Amino acid sequence: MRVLVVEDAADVAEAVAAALGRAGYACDIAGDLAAARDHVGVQGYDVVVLDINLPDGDGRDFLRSLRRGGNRVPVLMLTARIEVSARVDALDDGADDYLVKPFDLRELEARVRALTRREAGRVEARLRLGAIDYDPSAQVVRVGGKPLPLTRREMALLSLLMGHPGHILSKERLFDGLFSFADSEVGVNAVELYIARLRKKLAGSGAVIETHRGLGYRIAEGG
Amino acid sequence: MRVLVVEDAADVAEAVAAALGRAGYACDIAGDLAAARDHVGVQGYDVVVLDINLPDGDGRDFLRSLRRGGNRVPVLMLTARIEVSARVDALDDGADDYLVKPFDLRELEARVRALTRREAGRVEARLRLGAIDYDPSAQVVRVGGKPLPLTRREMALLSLLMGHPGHILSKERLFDGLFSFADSEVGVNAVELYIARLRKKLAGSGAVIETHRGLGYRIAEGG
DNA sequence: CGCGGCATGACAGGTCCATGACAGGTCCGC
DNA sequence: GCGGACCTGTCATGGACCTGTCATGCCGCG
Repeated sequence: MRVLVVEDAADVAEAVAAALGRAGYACDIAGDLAAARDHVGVQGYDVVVLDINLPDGDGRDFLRSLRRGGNRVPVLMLTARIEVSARVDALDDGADDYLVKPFDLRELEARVRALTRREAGRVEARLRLGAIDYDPSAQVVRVGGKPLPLTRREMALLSLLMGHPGHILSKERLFDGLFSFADSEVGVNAVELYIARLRKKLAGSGAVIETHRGLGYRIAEGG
Repeated sequence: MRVLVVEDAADVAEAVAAALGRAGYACDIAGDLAAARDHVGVQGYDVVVLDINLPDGDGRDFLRSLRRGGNRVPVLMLTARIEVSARVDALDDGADDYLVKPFDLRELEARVRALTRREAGRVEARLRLGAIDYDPSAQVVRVGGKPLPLTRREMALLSLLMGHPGHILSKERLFDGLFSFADSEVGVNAVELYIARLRKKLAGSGAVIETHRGLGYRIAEGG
């Protein structure tokens, strides 16, 4: 899962990216609208966290231009407390949710999670497959009720796979969901590595990660 | 647990902060509404103790603007005896409890404790896990019935962990609950230190503090 | 049987964490 | 106020674990 954070206050942006990073999201940061446009043009995102006040314009303009361009990526607006009326506008302009600054990082995390969930058409917070039970909010994976220790990357990879059960996800797609621009020098081989590690840990879980040569990977039931 | 004390009489504010500090709360003090707004903007609180008469406005206005902004932090209002009618208003405005000045510090402490407990959805005053029995009001921890001497910080940390059983609490979250702005220069490493000390004292208590690399800590039974 | 894509063990570097030793401060009794 | 016990937080060191690269060998498909 990949998130773009558009926020000019560097400390806030970093804090948000760090929190989402802990939650397994790959985060890019854009400090102004120009950078945001560049990012969105090059990379697909699962969620955009968008501040309203930016040095080179209004976040709502960016949002409107996104929507006009047909981009339906879920957008979470950040509004200052004073901008009460702006919130309504934001929703009218196509934002999917908003959060009033200052906000609690846990709440932001929860809302981003809700947006990605809604996008996937799910209502249930937990994901299940075979004996695997994955709780994104608690960052816990259980196999047959027993917690399975996974590292952050392993968890992120599992989350991507389980979020599209039965679908084949290309290696590039997985790569984009796992690594942000900040991890620029990472090789594509890293995905294969984590697939291997995840397979080892998921042995005997009632689910397998199938390889589809030249296409990608797919998680499915069956031991 | 973190508390914001909004009160312009410095001596009262200090007394309140000292009392709550002894009880293991990390306390910040705001002398007026402007300072209170700044604090709430930067830091999440578990409880706000709010005086009505402040040099730059009415505490109830602050409370209303908090609620309008979606902030549901439990608020304990402090009212002078004369402001009888104001109390009703306060509750209408979204306060969770009120206390008439002058008040006994122990009563304030008890009410703050009640608010944090209610927030956590607990009814029972005591917390238990394994052989650990923690009584916040008495500030006593027993292991298998035998009192276990803990320092203030150790107790505060245990309280945070036991207040969210099964959940992983990030180091930053624990840090925010342990230290107030007055302890500004404290390093994040201090949390690790107290985790180590607490672990040592809790050895053989039927509970363990697990480390979740990059995520935080979690208390659980077993061990 | 040859090739490209994939799997996987081994390794190096880095990050995060654990913990002992120490110094300053606080609190308390005297 | 004085001394000592204890609490507090810093630092530094060592260790555990995570991460990604490399190299080697496998597999499947032509």
